[in-house]
Amino acid sequence: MATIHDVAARAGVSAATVSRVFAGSGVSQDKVRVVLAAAEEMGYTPNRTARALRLQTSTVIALIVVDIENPFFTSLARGVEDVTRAAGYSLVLCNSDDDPVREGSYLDVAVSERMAGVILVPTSDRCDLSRLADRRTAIVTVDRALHSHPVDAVVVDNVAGGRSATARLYERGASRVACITGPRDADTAELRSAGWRQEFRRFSPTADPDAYLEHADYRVDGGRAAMARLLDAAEPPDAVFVANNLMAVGALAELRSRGLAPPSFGMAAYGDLPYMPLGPSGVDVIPMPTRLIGATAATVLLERIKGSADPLRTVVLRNESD
Amino acid sequence: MATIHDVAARAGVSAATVSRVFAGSGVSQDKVRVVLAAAEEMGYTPNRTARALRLQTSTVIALIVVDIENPFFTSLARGVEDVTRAAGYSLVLCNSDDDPVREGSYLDVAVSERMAGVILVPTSDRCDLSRLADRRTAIVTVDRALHSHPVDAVVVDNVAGGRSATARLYERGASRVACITGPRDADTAELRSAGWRQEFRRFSPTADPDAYLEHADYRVDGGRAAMARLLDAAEPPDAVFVANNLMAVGALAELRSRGLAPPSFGMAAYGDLPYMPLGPSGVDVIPMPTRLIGATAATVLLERIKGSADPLRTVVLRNESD
DNA sequence: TCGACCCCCGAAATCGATTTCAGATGCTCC
DNA sequence: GGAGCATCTGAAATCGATTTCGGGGGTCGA
Repeated sequence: MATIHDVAARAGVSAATVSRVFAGSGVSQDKVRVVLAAAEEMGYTPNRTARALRLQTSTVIALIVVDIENPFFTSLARGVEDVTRAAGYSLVLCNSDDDPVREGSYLDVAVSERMAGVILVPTSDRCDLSRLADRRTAIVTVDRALHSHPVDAVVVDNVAGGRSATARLYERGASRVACITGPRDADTAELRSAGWRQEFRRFSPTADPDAYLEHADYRVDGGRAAMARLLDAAEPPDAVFVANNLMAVGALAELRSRGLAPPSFGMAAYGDLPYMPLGPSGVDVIPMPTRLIGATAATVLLERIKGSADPLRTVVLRNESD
Repeated sequence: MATIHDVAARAGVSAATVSRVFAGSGVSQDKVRVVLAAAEEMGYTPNRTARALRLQTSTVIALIVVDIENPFFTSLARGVEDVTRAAGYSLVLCNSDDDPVREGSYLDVAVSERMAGVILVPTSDRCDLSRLADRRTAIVTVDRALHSHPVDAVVVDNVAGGRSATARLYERGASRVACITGPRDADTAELRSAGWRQEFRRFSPTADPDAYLEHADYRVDGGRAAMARLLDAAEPPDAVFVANNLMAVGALAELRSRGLAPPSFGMAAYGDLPYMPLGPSGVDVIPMPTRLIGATAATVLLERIKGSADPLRTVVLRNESD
């Protein structure tokens, strides 16, 4: 591999001049030409590792999601990659599986590689960002906000989404709308069920909300089990708001296995169900602007990397159908 | 950030000794203890950039897929990431969108970053790997093999899969099975349709295969349009083998829009349809061991990175249901 | 003609780790 | 006690780019 010194020797100039040619400043036209010609002939590609060492920062960004196989995160990742690639950055993909230990080791790698920034779906509110902060590495959280450590965040209006999904089910004639939400320590789960609770109180004032609220784990099987518990109750609901896409898939499977199905049994889901073209399912969907969330997070991150000192901000995107 | 010299100073040894402690060789117990203590106190994290520069190789691997939003590649990526993470490598995600230019610029970055290896879904047979080869960067192709430039590859038996899917449709009573395959320059498209052709000749000896073969672009809309063309023909088929998952989604949508649907109109698809639990669709699926393909490719790549000089190999995985 | 100034350019230091080479130390065995 | 050997340690070179600092040469105005 040709180095900057090889090119310099061939062009009859110093390495400093070659470096300046590529940085684009303060070199006479003559030398620019001869250097570019030499670089071309030798197939010179600057060594980004050396550059990163000298500059103390690389052009690599980490994206830490729960699981890339969840279509929500897939689409998010695509939005992030589109923006970072256009800006000349590489994207490192990390699956935390919601495990704080895994998340921590990915964060360590980000520090160790001197990455320029991190886009993070935090596993919990108490994830340790001190190492990143020491190095002033740019951080943006997505989907979930982080209260313990103030950073930029890009989220959706979960309460509004939960409210509108629930209201829609009541408007379509449901008399009692249950809710399947995520784990107690996930703030999205709490917010979405809070939105549901507001509408439930309004439309079913005599019923006890807690009897119609199930917590599950944001996964298919959890959604299915929660749906089963709701249906087995003494006074089962006639509609359900499910707080994420995977649990909705599970809930739908449970309903179908019992001969129930939307729209006769009402169902609304937070986030697109994957590949709905496969069949009109009668499920009311609160679509999330997933690619946009990713692209926005990447844009905010890149601004921080460029040195923006604006105050921290939380970007709240509206769900497309609110 | 503490450097190796800071730790050395604190421990009262030289940087060389600290380096050896972490490399794990030839240091007395006393010094090992004092060095580890010092490193711990100072929160020392080795700088991977410096390490990569010195060693002329990093612990980063590039994964270049067509589009991470296609569930086939998503699952593949997950398989790759599981294996590379366990081995201490980071994974850079690249979407080529089947564009050779994009692919080329990702390959340039891989060289420029001195990445340890590349796992590639090649956009075409004439993609330029010479730069990688110059640096002896390890390469494995997945899904599609590369004939122009011999490298390790992990693929599935596309002909067998096409054959078994087609045969199954005939066995279920279809009298004429059409085929929607991918672009002409994709070898998977040719192989899968070749499998279909064999069975078509056997079961429909009097019909012209070319009248029942459609080429599309491996995308949803292309599949839908191809299905429409088949149905609008003078003698439409009564079943169809679709060569990838996205086109199957499109074809299914077209069928449903015309009041047709599996299983009365037979359909078999190569590769899992995403989230089939959403409903029994009557589609015959040739499941692909997607995660395993990714994991296998990663394993082969890691062996090459470690220096294996075994002859090149093409791993052919069987489809799960063959 | 001389100073002031600007523009180009190269030598050398720098980033933080690894590794070679050579020196120091301690041990065994005659 | 001393030769021979193994073990441990540190100084210094190295990887390839960037950037500071200063020198050389040209222009301009007085």
